[in-house]
Amino acid sequence: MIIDRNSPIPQYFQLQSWLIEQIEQGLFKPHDKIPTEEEITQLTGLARATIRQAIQNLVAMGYLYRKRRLGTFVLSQSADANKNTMVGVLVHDIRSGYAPEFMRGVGDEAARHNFSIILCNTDDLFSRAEFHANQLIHHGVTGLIFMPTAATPGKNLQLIEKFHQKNIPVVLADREIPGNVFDIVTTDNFQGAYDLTCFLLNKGHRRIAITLSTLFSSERARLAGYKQALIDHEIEPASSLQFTIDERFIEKQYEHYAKIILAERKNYTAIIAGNDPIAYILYNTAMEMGIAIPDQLSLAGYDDLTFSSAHPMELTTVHQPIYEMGQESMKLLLQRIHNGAGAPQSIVLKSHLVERRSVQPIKSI
Amino acid sequence: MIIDRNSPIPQYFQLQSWLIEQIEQGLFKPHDKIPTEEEITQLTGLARATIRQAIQNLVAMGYLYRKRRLGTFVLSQSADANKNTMVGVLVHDIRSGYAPEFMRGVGDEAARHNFSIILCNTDDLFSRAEFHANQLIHHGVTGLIFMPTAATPGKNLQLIEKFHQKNIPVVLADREIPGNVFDIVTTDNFQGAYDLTCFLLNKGHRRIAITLSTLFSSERARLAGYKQALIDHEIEPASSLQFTIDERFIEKQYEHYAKIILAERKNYTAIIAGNDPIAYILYNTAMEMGIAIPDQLSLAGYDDLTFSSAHPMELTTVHQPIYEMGQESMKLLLQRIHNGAGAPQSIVLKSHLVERRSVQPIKSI
DNA sequence: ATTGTTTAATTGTCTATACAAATATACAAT
DNA sequence: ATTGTATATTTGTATAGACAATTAAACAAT
Repeated sequence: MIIDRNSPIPQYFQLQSWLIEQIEQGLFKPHDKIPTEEEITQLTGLARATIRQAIQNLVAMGYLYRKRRLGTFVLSQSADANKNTMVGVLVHDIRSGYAPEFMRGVGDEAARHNFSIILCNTDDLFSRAEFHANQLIHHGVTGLIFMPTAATPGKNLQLIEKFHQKNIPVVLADREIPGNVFDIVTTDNFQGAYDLTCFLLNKGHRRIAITLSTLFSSERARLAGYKQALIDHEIEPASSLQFTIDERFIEKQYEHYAKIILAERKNYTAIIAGNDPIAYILYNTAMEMGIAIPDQLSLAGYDDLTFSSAHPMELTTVHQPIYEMGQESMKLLLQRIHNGAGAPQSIVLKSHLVERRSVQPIKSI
Repeated sequence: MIIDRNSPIPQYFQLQSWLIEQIEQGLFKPHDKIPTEEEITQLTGLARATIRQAIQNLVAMGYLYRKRRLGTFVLSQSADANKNTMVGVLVHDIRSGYAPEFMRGVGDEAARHNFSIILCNTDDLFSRAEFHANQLIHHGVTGLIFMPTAATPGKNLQLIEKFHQKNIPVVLADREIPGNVFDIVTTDNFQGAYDLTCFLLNKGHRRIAITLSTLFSSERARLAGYKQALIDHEIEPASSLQFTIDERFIEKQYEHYAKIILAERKNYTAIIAGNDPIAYILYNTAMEMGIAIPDQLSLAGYDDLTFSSAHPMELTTVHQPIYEMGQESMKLLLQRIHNGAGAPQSIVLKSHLVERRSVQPIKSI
């Protein structure tokens, strides 16, 4: 029987559910005519008004359409057409670093599947991220790509939870949330920094400094790779050569810090910058201080931003496959959107060294 | 009387319209309780089922909400909540030139008004733009910010028409569509180039070359400004010093072209690049050819991209208020969304010269 | 102070019935 | 061949009435 008259579930609702089932199981196919109201009356014993209530709900939900004199029909893509093909992308600042390249990767992959992307700048502030999260949910996005903010893990989790509660899949990009496992696409920061450090060691450098921000998992992994490379070459990593900050990167402040770092340059022959923008600040500061790069000091970066290839310094750096990171993030997200949740996946993309001219070998070796 | 029983308009529909009117005129205010079904029965003489039909439609439309035992109430933002707060932004390539800065300006202004932006990369191809246009309309955006593609005016118009047919306002950014008047936000390219050329003239330069692409109105205006400045200084603009291309800007091709341009450098003492990226290509090519800038040749750009301030060349260029262009585009769009169409507005933002060190005065003067 | 019970108001569900409007189809008239 | 007309079918609109479920508020019991 289609209708259980003793059930507490309203009968119109039972009929509705039954009809949806028939459609989704393909028993009523797109453009098929479903039974007329009169026929359903006989099928179920319900009054016509009740049947109409059910049918009209389904029309509103996009399952059915009606034509006078002809009957009621199944809509082509049944409710799937109603499904949004928009995803949100929360980035730090579209202007900074590799964000444009990343967005382009996301955007291209999205377009290939007829999805659109909503761009949100968080300035790495939780409050902004939260604002945009609410907006995105209100817009009915079907997925989110999220670069965690510099806020505490708890706050980032809270934000993700908001989406998960609405069954909206989330893919993290670039940065992890410590102590938690989610779908994530990153580059191999540890290996990249390890390889870069080994490269410097092979060039004869023994006292290698590093400067970066420990705020993000990505840069922390680079620090770890740097240390491991030193240890594997039987060099004890000296904390005096690790110029780390645990704050947000702000250009003006870093210019000041760069002077302090370079003032101690007698203690090292090479320095690794946690990312390319920092490398450029170091370079400019070094120029001001009359330190020649690479003759007096070798400098390496990390990121290989697009304009790094155009810059006359010709920075030796680690190329991150940022476009691919965007693409893969979107691919993973689409998979979640279409196939539902599953065991969290972690995609790690390989980085590779780009040797240019900002590193010189130590001759005494 | 609320209901005209002789009208061919269904009575539930008449009631519906009446209720909407009350709400929109503010007679029923947000969170106000509207009369109960029983009361409306007495008010109108309609059967309760008819009244319910009207009310339930309004609930579906987002005008009302109901609470058992309590009554039916007006929703806070009545149907406005249903209104989408998404706008599309069609840019060339988010990675190139000032696009990130522009998007940020758009995004910040949008966020301030609780709007979100959908980012679309067109690669300056009409087919891509058309694809995204269809997507955006399908998503139900309430506005569009559009940087016209390099396609013919006709095709760009066709695209805009698509939005206008759906009553979706469109604001053009940066580039005009020749022979047509729309809402548009640009920078004063003519004046900027005029000022820049005057600056070079004041430094004693008389033979000033220029290289740019004539594909876009913005660069054509710069060319015009350059010519006018020369004429105003009683110098006949020589076509042999105008190295224009009418193709899309492609870095590799331009590197080749740069060599040809620089081979003729005996004919001029200064050169204006149509935009900063071209200036950097000229700079790098000049370096390769052993031409010292600014000692042997003065170079000026146009755009003042963010990394221009960090680049060691220290390019003298014209700063374009790109962030503001994004902001103003969004402001104008919001005005159209909220107040409807009107006489097309053209907002022209002032550019200003940024003097750095890539231009040297001619000593013989 | 908290918890349970009753009451009344209001919306929610459902039936039975009637006529209106639209429209595909068949057929007739021109 | 086109136009008009009738007909049957189906959804659309509308009514009257009944009972169910929910719940704010008042009241009672502990």
